[in-house]
Amino acid sequence: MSVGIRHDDLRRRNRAMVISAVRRAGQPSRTEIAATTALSHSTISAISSDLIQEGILTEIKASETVSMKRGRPQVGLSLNPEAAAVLAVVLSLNFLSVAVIDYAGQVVAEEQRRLDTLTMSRDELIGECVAIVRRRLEDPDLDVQSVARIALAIQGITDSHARAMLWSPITPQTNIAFADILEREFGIPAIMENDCNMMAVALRWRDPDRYRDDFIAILLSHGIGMGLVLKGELFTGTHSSGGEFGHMIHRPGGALCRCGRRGCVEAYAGNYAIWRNARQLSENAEPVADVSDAEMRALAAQARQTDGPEREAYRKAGEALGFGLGSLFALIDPAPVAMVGASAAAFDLIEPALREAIAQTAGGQHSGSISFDTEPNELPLIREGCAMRALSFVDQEIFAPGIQARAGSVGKNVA
Amino acid sequence: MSVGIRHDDLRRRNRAMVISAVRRAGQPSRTEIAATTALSHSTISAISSDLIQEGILTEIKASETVSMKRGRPQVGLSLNPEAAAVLAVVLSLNFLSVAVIDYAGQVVAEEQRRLDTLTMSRDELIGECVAIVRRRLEDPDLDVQSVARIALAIQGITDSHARAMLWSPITPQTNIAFADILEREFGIPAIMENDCNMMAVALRWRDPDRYRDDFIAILLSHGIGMGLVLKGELFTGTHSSGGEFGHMIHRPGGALCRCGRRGCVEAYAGNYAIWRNARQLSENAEPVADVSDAEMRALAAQARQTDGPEREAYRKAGEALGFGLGSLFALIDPAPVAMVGASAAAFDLIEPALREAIAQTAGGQHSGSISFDTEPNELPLIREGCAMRALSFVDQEIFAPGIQARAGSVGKNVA
DNA sequence: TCTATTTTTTTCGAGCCTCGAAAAAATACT
DNA sequence: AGTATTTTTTCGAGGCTCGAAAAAAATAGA
Repeated sequence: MSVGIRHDDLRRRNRAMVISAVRRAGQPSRTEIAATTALSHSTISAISSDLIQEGILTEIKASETVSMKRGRPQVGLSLNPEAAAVLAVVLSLNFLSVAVIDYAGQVVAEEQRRLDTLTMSRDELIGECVAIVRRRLEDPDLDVQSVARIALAIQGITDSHARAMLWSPITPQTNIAFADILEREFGIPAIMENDCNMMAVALRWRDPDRYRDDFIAILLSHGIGMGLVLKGELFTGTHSSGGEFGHMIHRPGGALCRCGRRGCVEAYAGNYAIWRNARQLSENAEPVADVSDAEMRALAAQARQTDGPEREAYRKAGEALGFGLGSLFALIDPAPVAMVGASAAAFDLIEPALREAIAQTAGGQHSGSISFDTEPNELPLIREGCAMRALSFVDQEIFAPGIQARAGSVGKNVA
Repeated sequence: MSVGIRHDDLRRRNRAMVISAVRRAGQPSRTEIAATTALSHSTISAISSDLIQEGILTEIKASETVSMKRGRPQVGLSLNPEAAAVLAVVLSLNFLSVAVIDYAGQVVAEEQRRLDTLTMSRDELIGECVAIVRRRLEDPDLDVQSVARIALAIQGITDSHARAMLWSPITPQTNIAFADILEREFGIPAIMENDCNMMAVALRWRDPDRYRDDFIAILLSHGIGMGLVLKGELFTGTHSSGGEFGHMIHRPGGALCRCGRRGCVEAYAGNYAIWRNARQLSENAEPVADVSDAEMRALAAQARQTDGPEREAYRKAGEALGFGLGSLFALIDPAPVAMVGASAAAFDLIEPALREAIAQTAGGQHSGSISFDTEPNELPLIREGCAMRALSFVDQEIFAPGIQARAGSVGKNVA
């Protein structure tokens, strides 16, 4: 049951408000913050002076701003990059990357590695993740003290508490509690997130005008993933990261899916499915482990050139995605969609059949208003989402409570 | 963007907390409220004495409780039934009902009417609703002053702001802003809700142990509806009431649905679909307008007796519901399900195929833990949900802000 | 150059709110 | 009747936000 609001919560919440206003706006003045938060100028003044004293915010040099206006010039506030740092780790098929991001959101260091995730043992997989994090933390340029959070995104299903990977297509291993492992290893709070959810988080930061309260990010890749934001909140399942759009049923008893079941959307629209149909193999043919981006590009080129099995394969993919989206729209109503991933570059081949299918569904009522955007490069998006998630945690959970709340009641405000 | 918390919000929220604790617990003592809200005894004491003085809560006579314990006996607090009243109006196929409910949740008056909703004009439909409400409000036994809210539930799609019916199977009319109409007519705040959503709200109140944070209520009736609670919140679409489970696509291009499209779950599992399949009509046959409960019972009886087309019809219904639920579970993960409505009495015929279908889907991973409950009578549930929704509004929007906030700053607390 | 004007930011006192401790109240036990 | 126990109220302290006024810092104009 929800809990009453205590008096100290008030300050904490309003501090969080101010911090997130600065994170969103970049360099807002105190007056602007007062306007967006609807708090009084006095309150904003008090809170921001605390935050500056604690080294969380900094004032922008007056000389850097040209006012052009009469009156006392506004002083911009910005996040102090040195206030903290976070690590964003992204684990996907045969690929592991880590980035160190400062409190202002800038990447200050990164490292990438190719792995053979499909054949690695459980311990090897964990070992690689731990090792890549350790190497970053041991970087002499980095003040390890300030690393406040590690966020790890993985292609696959995670649990709803953001602690563990439950299942993933990139490895036969299951139930790896990456968050707990990293936390134990380094003593830094860690979370484990689903890659598509992080894409959605990133899209919201990148283009808040288009991706605000309700939108869908679909990853078109070897498999099909989805990140969903509803009413401004990231949607997750009751037990897991949820939103397994790729495993909604398109045709009961239909094509064989990588997950072992039949008729999933992914079994028609995943790269392996497009490849399988383009090669005119049986729907029962075992899904191949990987199709290279180059090969997919060749398929798409061929499909654009002649009306052969390649074009039909993309048509089937569009149909599956369309009926899947139609069913999804029946539940949540239509919302803007971002198509992300290499196959988003072939969206021209997918879109006609997709729209035709949607038009045959309940969601198709507003099919005119449904708009698609494409973004072929998922990796930067996932990393960005990870970073923002970790930074938001630092904002809300570490800096918003304030020194006194964090340290118990060791000392009052610095005089 | 979210707004900062002001000082007066604090009291409002904590008052709301206390009121809802009393509504949930029935007759909690101040000590119990302090425990569930995590507020201090002093705060609870102050707030509850205000609420009693304002006539929102009442103390229970000490003589009515047997303490058996040492120490000062607890004094139970309860909602004052006379603090307010609400109207719950339910409009379904050929049927209109209204109930007057006091602030403590007891039905104090009701009226029901048979109508021919399918053939009525727009004005007739509106007129009947207005008239039935007017008759209740003109009841001399009722203190009209105290009617604080009207909640109207309809079988069909409503908009996400709870103002209007957008589309309904019970009438050819569309876009009727019932909430605005009633509000204008009687000067009482009104809301328009989806019937299945109200079922879900009611289930949560009836059995909070089973239906707490995540669950699904499915209406098996002429059509198929769903109410969904996720993370303790009623799920709605981005534009409409959403959750149109019945119009998720079961088989692309499949059986003709009442909505005019093809392959919807409802086109296999709605009463008209079961009837159509049992009569061995074509899947393209126009859905009949209504099948009587008696006729459905006869079909079910026949299906139980011999393995003929009737049994096959129920099997197909189960399969459609199963694959639909499977797709839903792919998105939200499994959750307890309540099957509501007359056809829930035939769930024994539906369940085997349903479970078999779910097992073939991504949601089937935990298929053992998926449990179904049946409740054949939807009407009381819908009315109960309506009433609770209206009462919650009174709690949160009228009583929580308090007299001074409501009346501007006309007077301070009564001395 | 100096003064008036404008806008931003800080300061200060007032008014609430919650909290903890202690007191008061109301019952059962001995 | 007196004591122990539990619930509820009272009271002062400490925080927080707010509005008004003051201070600060620039531009515009004379």
